[in-house]
Amino acid sequence: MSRPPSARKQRADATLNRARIVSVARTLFAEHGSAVPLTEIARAAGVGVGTVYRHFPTHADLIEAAAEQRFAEIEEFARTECLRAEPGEGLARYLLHVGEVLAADRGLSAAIETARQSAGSEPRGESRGRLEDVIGELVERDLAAGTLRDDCTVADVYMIVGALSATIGSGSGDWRRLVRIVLHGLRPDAARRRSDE
Amino acid sequence: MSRPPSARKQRADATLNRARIVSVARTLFAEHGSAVPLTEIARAAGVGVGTVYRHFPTHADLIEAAAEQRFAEIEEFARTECLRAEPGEGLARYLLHVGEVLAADRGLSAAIETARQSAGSEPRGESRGRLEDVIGELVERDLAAGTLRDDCTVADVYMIVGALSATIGSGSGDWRRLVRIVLHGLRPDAARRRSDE
DNA sequence: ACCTGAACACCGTTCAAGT
DNA sequence: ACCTGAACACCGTTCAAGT
Repeated sequence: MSRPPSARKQRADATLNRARIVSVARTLFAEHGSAVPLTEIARAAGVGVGTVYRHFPTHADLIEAAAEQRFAEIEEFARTECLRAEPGEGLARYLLHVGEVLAADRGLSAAIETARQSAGSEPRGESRGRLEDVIGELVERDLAAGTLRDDCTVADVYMIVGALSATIGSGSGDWRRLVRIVLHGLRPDAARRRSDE
Repeated sequence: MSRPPSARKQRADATLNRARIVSVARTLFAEHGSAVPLTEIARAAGVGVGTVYRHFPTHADLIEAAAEQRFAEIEEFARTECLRAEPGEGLARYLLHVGEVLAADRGLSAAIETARQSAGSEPRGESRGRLEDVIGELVERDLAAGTLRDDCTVADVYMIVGALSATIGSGSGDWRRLVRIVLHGLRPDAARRRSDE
């Protein structure tokens, strides 16, 4: 489902190995963070190191692949829970949920950070693109409900998620409080409600 | 000035070497981030690797020592510029200034992150303690001026600086905008002005 | 076409020998 | 008391040999 058409003719063992590597990486990253030695992943997956490199040339590729599923899950949540929530509550629900997921999966923070690096240039995983669309809808919905200041953008949400990820990763501080503060900061200011250029 | 009384009898060359190492580390960290090989620092300082380890047993110790001066500078700024600013503008000035410094010194983010790790347990550098005091005054002053919600605390400021540090370090996103959003989020909400609890 | 794992490079850390 | 740098350990990455 994920393979581009040009690379269709894969050998059966190759496909299986790839799946095994991703599966193992997902577990180990979630538990110990994304700094797990590649050798360990290879051993746990029952393949040689070279095989890991063949499928995932750079470290970031593997991290990305391991995170794909989480992003798909988050997208699903955003569609079913956030887009159908009380008008104006979508973003709040979204940020709190992302926080929960980040807190439960230490490897995901790394995926978010490496995604940052290649911002705009690479096509990235496919879940990512769809997720971006949903976030766009989310923002527009809350804008219409009047709970967001009118200059709020998808880029803001990405920046905030990055900040949130770092806060959770560092383990200190009450990240839920940060979410509350930021959400409050994104509300329209009663004072400048109608002027605005 | 920084040495504890018990370790007074240091040999002249040891003191000099220590100073050289810190000086070199400061430059290299600022330029390339804190991931610079220790071998390179040793070479640039004109000492053997063993000497670096003798003075700074852990990597975090060196990062901390290199950052000390910056923290002192930030403290100075906080005292002269923020504590004497327009009432209610102290924290805003502080966060913007810290952002500038972080943007100009790539190594400082690492110092802030490692400071996080050992939060509460270790005595840390001396500038750190004094800085914490100033931030406390800053918060109280803005609270009195009515520009901060009454549950705002020094811990909030630390969490925010951490988030800011990560955002700047990742290089993507408009960190000044994040500061603006957060500051807005820390303003007292007109609606819940007196009830509370 | 794909896999394996030994080989190489690099960096962190220690420690015996030197002053 | 302190310094040096070779030695060891560990991990990332490549590539010749195998199926």
